[in-house]
Amino acid sequence: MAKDNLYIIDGSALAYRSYFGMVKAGLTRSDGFPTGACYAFTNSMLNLVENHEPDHIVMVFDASEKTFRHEIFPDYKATREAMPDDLVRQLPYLHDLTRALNIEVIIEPGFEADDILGTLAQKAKKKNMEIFMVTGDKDLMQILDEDVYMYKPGRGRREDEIITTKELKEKWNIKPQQVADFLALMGDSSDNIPGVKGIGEKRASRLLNNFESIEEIYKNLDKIDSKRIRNYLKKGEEEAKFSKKLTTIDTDVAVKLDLNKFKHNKFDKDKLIAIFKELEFHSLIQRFQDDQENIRKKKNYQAVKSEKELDEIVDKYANSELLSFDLETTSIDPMKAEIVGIALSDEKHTGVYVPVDISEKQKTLFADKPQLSTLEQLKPILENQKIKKCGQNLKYDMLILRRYGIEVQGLYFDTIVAAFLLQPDDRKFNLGRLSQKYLYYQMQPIEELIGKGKNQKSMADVPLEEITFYACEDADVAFQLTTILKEKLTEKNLDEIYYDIEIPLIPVLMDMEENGVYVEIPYLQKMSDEIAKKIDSISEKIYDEAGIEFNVNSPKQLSEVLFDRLELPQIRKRSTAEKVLKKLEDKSPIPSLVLEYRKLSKLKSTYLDALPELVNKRTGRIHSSFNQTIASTGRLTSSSPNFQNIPIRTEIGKKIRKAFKPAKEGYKIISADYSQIELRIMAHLSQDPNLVDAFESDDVDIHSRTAALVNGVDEADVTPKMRRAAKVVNYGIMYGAGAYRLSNELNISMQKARELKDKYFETYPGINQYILNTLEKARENGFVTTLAGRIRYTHGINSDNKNKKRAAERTAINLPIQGTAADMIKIAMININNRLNNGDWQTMMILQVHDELIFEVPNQEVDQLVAMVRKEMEAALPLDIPVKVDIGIGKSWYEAH
DNA sequence: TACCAAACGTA
DNA sequence: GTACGTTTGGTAG
Repeated sequence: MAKDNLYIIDGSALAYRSYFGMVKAGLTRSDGFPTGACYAFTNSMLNLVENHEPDHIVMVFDASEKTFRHEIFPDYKATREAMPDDLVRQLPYLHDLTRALNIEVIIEPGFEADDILGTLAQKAKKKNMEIFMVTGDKDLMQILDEDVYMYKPGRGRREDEIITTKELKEKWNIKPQQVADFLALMGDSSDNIPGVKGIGEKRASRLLNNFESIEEIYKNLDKIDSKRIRNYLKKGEEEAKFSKKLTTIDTDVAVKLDLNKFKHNKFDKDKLIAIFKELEFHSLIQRFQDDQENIRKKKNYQAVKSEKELDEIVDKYANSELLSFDLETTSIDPMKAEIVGIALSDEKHTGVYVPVDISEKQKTLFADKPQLSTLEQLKPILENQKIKKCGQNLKYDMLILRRYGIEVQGLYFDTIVAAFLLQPDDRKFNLGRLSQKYLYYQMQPIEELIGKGKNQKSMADVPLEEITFYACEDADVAFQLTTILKEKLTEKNLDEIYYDIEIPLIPVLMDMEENGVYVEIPYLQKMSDEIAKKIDSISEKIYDEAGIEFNVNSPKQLSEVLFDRLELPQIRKRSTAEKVLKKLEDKSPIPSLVLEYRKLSKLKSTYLDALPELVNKRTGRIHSSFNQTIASTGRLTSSSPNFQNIPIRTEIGKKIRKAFKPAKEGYKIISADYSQIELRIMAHLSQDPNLVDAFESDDVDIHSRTAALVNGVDEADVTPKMRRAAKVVNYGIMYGAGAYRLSNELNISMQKARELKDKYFETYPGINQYILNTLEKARENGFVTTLAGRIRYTHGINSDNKNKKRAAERTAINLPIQGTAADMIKIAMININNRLNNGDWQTMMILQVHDELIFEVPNQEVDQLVAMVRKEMEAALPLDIPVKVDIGIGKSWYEAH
């Protein structure tokens, strides 16, 4: 019969390994609590237990107190750094996790894990067991024996390693009982064990082969041939004998080998899951929760296959209180996508899939009435205000339905928007992740349906059976998420920003996206041709100067030309960034030419050539996407194309804006932008008397005012240079800039920059106070908020890492300002859009650029619109100081701005 | 094919 | 110093 085995694990060593292995990943809980060590530790233990199925298992930890080795040698392990704080905080969890795995935890004050481990191993030897010491500590090799092994779990790509007496012999050519002598002779820098100077691995091994032990060596010193080694040994005698005391494992610790307690039983699943939930280990929760297959079997997903069935579900959902829906379509572009089918769910684990486009593969289902429009039948439900609607990213689905003549009513809950508000710093909010995170349920990946890459199929080609499960799962999961996320929003006081701002904003964004923007393509093409010529002539000049043709767009090739061929000085490594090239301008004509080249080719490729490609064939306009769930501060972002970075700073770039004009004669472009909104918000938040006072007066130039106050001169005497500096400081402070940045930006010394900053805070003492208050809140609560109650977590604000801490501080300072501005314009957009839709307007709102709204307006509505927009924007989110809106009217965006 | 860094456009 | 998106070249798979 095979022997029973016993695994004794050095928990402290595993904790360290787990910690350092994960430190780079920076895994934390959503409140910033570090969890990397817990995660790696758990996975290691699960692997160990599942791969080896131990009969008995126990884990030992170092106690935090000093050990007997410190008593005899105060410098023992003195070179070791203290355990990192982030690991110390995780230790209690590691103990709990181990216990939840049903593994006994042993901590014995005064002894190291090694000694306990050694003692247990020795005792177990007598029980005729197979013993595995799970540790990497070489000291413990002295315990090795016929049935005693050392087991080093592999790290990364390294294989697991089992060390037996054989491996010990091969490695150092010594026996286990010589390990303490061996280590004592050669010393161990990691434990700060002195050893004998001059004796290393090779010599120690040879000596012990000849003399068995340190004691024997010293009895027989005269038998050693080499005079040098003899001298080393003589000199190091005290250290040798002393070191041996440190390297000898104490196998006499008062610890009981209680095999009953060590017997390995099943994990305590409930306890494990509870800890995993606390640590937010979603994938692990899933692994232990219910079998995923079991959950899938619970699902009741049905496809509608006949007119009768369709009638039935129409009746059923007409009584739903909350209905989740999800479209399956042929494109991710809502202005182009065709509907393939729609899934509905109003109850956990259920769903109905209704095929819409009756394609080849599906037409048999409605063989009786192939022309039947299933969407028509669903329209009354979708348009019923009383049936509350939920789903994931409904802006997309609703936009498509609108194209099919269905105006969804009763929009109530969008899971993607809710998840974003809960944790705006998260990168991805796709349904699969939300399901994993909040439901601990692994959805079927879409790749299993349509593949990926170039061989990706269209949804329209997926067999009904498969698409039914996939589509219903989407609707079902969104339904379940609604319940959970709804509660979490309330818990975090996010109801107001969610139900009053973000949800009502969805139809506004739909309108804007649907409206799109008219862009005069021939104009852009003409400009593109002209710029192409310029680019050609510049690159010719560059090749001439360089004496070689190369790809100017390639920073790598460019740096070869600049730094190898021309041997220009390398300012920041081999960087070719604008700043670096500026500094090299007087050394060669190439840097200026490259800068000009880059500007022009960026303009050409990003705008002049890209925009024409994006014109929708059906509408003749460009429909950008306005994303609500990307920017952590609550700003919108715009993509395909990004309409929020159309050039304005350079004249040539600005000309692109001439192409943005009304589609028809008799219209104008109107731009309405908040004047210095972020500074005003800072004034409101800080209540700084001087800043408030400045904004109270109607026609203030805040940068001039700042310059006057900081420099102690009249506003009339402020020079352009002074104003420029004041502007840099005004903005810099809002972003949390330090003196270093100011000195760089303004080309002044650090000393001067510091003085400038001090002067600024003297002028506006309330701002400094605002910063201090905000940081204190951030440190205490772990998050900061905007005026409308949006939150952002401030991870890292208490970090030991200074860079991390400062970065967290800057985002904390900025969020209430940038985020409140975002709240404000969103409210304005909602109110303006309501007016436009409820009144008799032809005007279209077409763009938002953070603090600016753009409209396409028939001439006869211009005056009314200007008044309405100004009023709504200024009143959207009242501050203690006036909010001012500047309005421009013109034939194009160029003229209106 | 998928992803990253560098560069550069905006508020 | 905050917040983004797109293009490009280069590399890893």
